[in-house]
Amino acid sequence: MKKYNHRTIEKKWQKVWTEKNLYRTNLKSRRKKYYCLVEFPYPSGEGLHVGHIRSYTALDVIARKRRAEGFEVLYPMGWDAFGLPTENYAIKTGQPPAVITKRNVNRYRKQLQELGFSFDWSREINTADPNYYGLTQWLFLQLFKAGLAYKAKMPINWCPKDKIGLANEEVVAGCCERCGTPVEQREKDQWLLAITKYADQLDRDLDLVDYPPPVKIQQRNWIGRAEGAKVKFGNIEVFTTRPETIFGATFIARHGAADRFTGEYAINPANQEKIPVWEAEYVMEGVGTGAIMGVPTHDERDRAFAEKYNLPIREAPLADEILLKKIGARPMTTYKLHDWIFSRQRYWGEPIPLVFCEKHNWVPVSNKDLPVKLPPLKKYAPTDTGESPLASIESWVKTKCPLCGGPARRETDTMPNWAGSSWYYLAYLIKNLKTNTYNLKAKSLFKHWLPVDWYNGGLEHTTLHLLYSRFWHKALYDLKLVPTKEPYGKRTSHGLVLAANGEKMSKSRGNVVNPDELIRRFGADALRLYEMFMGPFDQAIGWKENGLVGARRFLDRVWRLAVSSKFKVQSSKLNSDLQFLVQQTIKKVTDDIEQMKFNTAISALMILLNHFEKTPAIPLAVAKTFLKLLSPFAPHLAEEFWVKLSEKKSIHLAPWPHLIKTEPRWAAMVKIVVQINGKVRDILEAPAGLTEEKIKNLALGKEKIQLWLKGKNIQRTIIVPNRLINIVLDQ
RNA sequence: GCCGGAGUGGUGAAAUGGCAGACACGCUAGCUUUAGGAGCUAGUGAGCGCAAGCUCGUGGAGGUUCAAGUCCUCUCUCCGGCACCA
Repeated sequence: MKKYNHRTIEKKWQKVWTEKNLYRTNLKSRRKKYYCLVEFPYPSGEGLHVGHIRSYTALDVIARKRRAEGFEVLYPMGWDAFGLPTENYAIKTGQPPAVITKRNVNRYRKQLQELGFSFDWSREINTADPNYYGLTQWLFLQLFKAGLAYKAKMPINWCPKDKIGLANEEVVAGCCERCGTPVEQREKDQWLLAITKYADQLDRDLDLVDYPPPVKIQQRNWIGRAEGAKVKFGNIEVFTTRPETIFGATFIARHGAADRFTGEYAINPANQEKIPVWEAEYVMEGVGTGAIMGVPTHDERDRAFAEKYNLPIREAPLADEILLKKIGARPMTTYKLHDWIFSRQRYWGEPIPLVFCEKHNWVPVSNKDLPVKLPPLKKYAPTDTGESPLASIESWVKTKCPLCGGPARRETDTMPNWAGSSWYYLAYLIKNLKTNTYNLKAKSLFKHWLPVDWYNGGLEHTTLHLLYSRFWHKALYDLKLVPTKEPYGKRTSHGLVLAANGEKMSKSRGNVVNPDELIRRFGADALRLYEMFMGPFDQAIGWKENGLVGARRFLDRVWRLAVSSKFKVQSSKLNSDLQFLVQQTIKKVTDDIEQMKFNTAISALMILLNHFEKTPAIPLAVAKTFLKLLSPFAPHLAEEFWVKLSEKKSIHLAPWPHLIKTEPRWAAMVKIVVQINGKVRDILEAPAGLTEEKIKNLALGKEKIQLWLKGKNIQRTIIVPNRLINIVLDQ
């Protein structure tokens, strides 16, 4: 072959890998396990985004490295298939959401397979599959039975033009995302999940996991733990984080639609002073005890309020612990976190598996009737009442109470799109999602495979999916359904891939990059390589096609080198410079992959290739090392040449290269920087490990240095062995 | 306002307190009959200089240090998150 034909190579190896089940995980393997997870995509009509590829390639690199290190690796993929765009498309076209989803999933799967990811496709899941959502419903019922799901009147976002209830995500700047009409609030009975019961654990257990500090901070801020005290001012109880400022309290305030004096007074227990009770806009409902003590000298908002309404402002001594105890101040902790509204008045989601019976109130559907399947519809548009379209199918709504057999009506709301993704990392471990597995028989596998070792996903999910699934997991832990307190041991995040001008890629802006076309023109290996090389992994970055051209150029050069005669040399004699560089490269690539510094790992491979091109012969062992280090990034091309080096097994089954541990003779010479007053004046080449005295003599012996020293006195010299000497002169 | 993160060439960026700009992209010049978005060689932070070389240079102002992109203080700008949470 004369030219690097990526299409032939990539197709060929993808077929071979699939036929040989190369990436099939043996969940019962005795080897050490490693569970790599990436956020599974929502199969939208737009197809795969180059941002998905960034995340999936990164963990593909990690997964491949772990396999080479001897781990049994699970790297699964699936579809987060319930969601609004699909439903909206169904409303517009009349096509059933299930049909649309199937088409989109097929497209996504094909795209992912063409990228050569090492997913175990035998474990593919789909949250909209009845077998899957049957378990989602069953798990919901476990939460319900544990008292974690309840119904309450809550405001929903209502678009008066579309006559439709909107999810928070669909409200943009107070207006309907679809038509731009200002959104109204309507009261509706909604299911809520009591995530606040886990607020404390969700905060505290962040200490148990390896998340990037900003992610932990953002979750902690969202949970908003605040420690303080509640104190009784007569029959009004206030919450404060600064109880010691109680002598400065000159009024009491609770929430009101407008600022006004209530006419009531309360007694400050610290000094028996009679102080007025106000209603104030700035006091929030449902926080703490619902009332605050106004201390104008210690709180800016209290001060502003006092100034506005001519309330007293006075400095006062701080109260001590003993006094606070005496007046009955009791410790209290509050959280900003609210319970999770879990109802959606929508069709394309998991039906909430509860029925309402006059005698028994809300009753869970029995296991044998799970899953509660979504009934087929003619029209997917919501009804005039703002209820789910399911409410319009009277024959479906009418049912019997599982307890008494009396007449009952089904809940017609569905679950939010966060439901299926709250437990999907467990689903990959369940062999068969059929309806008879509702006892979660996979427990022994859970014990072996949990927690997920490394989970990569978007920062935008920090306070949504990531928090929700931690909550579900903790609830399931308390129900003894999972063996660990936390679902994910390590979490990392990729930066967004933006359009070239730094804008977000979107269909409406028309700046979306199509991966299919890129794979066709440049190849999957080049695309993968570029996405890893484009910049620091955790940083947002603009798409530059020229960068992709550069990645392709690198692979072209690998190709030319590998088909040249100098790649096949069976030499036992190693050039010491080359050997040194190879060792350096192994170290750099190995370390950098662990830290997700893929850009510098690849640059190390580029440096090695540059060196190869200037080297007359590349020994077989070095060639193999190079291909192995390249293989996580460009799996197809690496495999192609691995086989040409008469290897019988796949490169992806070969062990990771190791460093030579003995003191290398090829590192005998080092470059030592010679500075004068901190400025570089010369560079010495010297044997490694010289004494300070010898380095100094060598430096002082250099002509250039002597010129600088003329007529000056050496005040001191600083020597860093093998690196640097700084000669400090009198001024 | 509060909480995070980031400011380095024309661009993406590198740099355990120890040679700032590795590795790429782009550009310039040259070579190569060069069907291609090709390849090879050299150059490419700014200023001065024929050159050797010198000076300046990591948003800004100070500081610590023999030595600062890196540590400390203050400050400006941009990006992300939160929104009166007592």
